[in-house]
Amino acid sequence: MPPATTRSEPHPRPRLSRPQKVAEAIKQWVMDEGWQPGHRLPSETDLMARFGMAKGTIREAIRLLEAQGLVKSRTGPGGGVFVHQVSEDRAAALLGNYVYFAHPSIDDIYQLRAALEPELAASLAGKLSAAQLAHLEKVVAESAPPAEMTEGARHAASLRFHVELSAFSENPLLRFFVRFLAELLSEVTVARGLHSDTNPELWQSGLTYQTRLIEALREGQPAQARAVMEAHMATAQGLMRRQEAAVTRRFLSDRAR
Amino acid sequence: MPPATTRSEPHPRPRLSRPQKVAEAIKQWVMDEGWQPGHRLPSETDLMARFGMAKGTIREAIRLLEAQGLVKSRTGPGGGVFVHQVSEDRAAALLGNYVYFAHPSIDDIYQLRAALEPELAASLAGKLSAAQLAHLEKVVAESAPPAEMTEGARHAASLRFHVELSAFSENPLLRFFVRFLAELLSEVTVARGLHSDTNPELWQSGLTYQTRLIEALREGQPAQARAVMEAHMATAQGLMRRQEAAVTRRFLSDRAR
DNA sequence: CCCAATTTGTTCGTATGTATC
DNA sequence: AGATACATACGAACAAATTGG
Repeated sequence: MPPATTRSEPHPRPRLSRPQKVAEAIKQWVMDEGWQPGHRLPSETDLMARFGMAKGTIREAIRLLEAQGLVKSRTGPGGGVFVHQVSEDRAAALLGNYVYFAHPSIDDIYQLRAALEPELAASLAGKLSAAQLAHLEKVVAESAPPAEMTEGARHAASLRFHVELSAFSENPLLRFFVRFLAELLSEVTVARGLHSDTNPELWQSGLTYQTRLIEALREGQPAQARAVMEAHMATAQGLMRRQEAAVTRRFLSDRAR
Repeated sequence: MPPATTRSEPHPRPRLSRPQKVAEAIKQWVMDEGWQPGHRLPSETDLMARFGMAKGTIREAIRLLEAQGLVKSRTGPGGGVFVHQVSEDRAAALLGNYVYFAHPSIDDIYQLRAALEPELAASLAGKLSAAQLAHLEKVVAESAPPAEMTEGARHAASLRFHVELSAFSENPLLRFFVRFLAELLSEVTVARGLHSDTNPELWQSGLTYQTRLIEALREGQPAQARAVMEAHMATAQGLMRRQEAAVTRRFLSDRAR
């Protein structure tokens, strides 16, 4: 028989605060009713009555949901609290908080990019419109201007190619992860001032890889596209690998609207 | 010259509420000071004085940070608001909110798993201790008991193998993504009741793959481990592909503490 | 066991800001 | 311009939880 204590739970169950309970209840309520982005929740006054709690408590609950990007408030008549689709930017910022403490190395980031970017490239081969391909070529061209660009600007331009490419994927998860990793890599290198000593080779080789990749995408050759991206990743990873492993990072700034 | 309007910002800048401003300021403060998990922030009273705002406003700001998993509050003497490391679970729950609206298909999830799980397997070959290998074998054994298991239980057990395996990775990002995708897949299949018609073949083949994988890991053969996992993923993806593409999902429940 | 101190948690009343009609 | 309907913010008080004496 169990000991004669009153605790029935092995884990003492964190005992949620009232705002936490209300936030969970509202979240569940939204799911149960199947409310979509744009739907207006009851007013604060209504929520006070429904939950039998004071305004402050209700407001704190709404802040909990707001921080997760799930709701948005507007003042004035016709205003209120509205269900809101969690944006990619918001999700990236929240995930960035986790990464801040996980402090991955440059190599850790490239290990994932090397696995995902080639898959992205292969899956897009033959799927892009002429306009989309032209857009990619424009991005490449813009990253190779006269020469008065700073190293950081070139790096940012190169990053942009990967971000724009990911945006064309039909797979929302692949889109999100590839973009997140590219921007994370950029942040990490900038935060440590590593992009200045990644010699121009990286940037130069990146341009030729990107050009060849666009060609493979246009021709509809998945294997070729995958191979080019794999080589691109391997080259970049090799050039970056000189840097030490442990990384201290900054919070991703909240670029969510 | 720019037009003679007063607006200097192209984007009207969402004008942050006071709690949002305070939350951002505290976040920046923590980063600037380099405060680590466990560090105590000033008391609510102190913060009221510092920011010149009312108690309610300060508390709402703290809720914004709490929802992100960045701080934790305790009452009583020695209590207060403490910097808190964002847990994997919390990060997964927050990312789950994004995925809820992105509603990826089963195929979308497998596309990522097929790219990441083999990389995970390869990177762990020859790196696991005897105890870790034994643990994996135990997990496999527990997922193949008499026969009175329900289909759902078998599915959960199979999932557990992938989660436990990911936990051994030194790469925090790979660890997080692989686990997130495995649990997401499980949620999606359960939510749609798809695991009942994924015939026992899947479960049976999974067992043999897992056994062969453990062997490759023990022998220290990355290529072999990668190949086994690739075949495992391809098989599972093929059996799942019969299901339709679009998927409606639930919020990941907050399993964060 | 109780009591006191400390800190977050919660309530209520009131006033202000903002957007719509 | 004014009335209306909302969220936003303030201030004072009280409640609950935790720690230590």
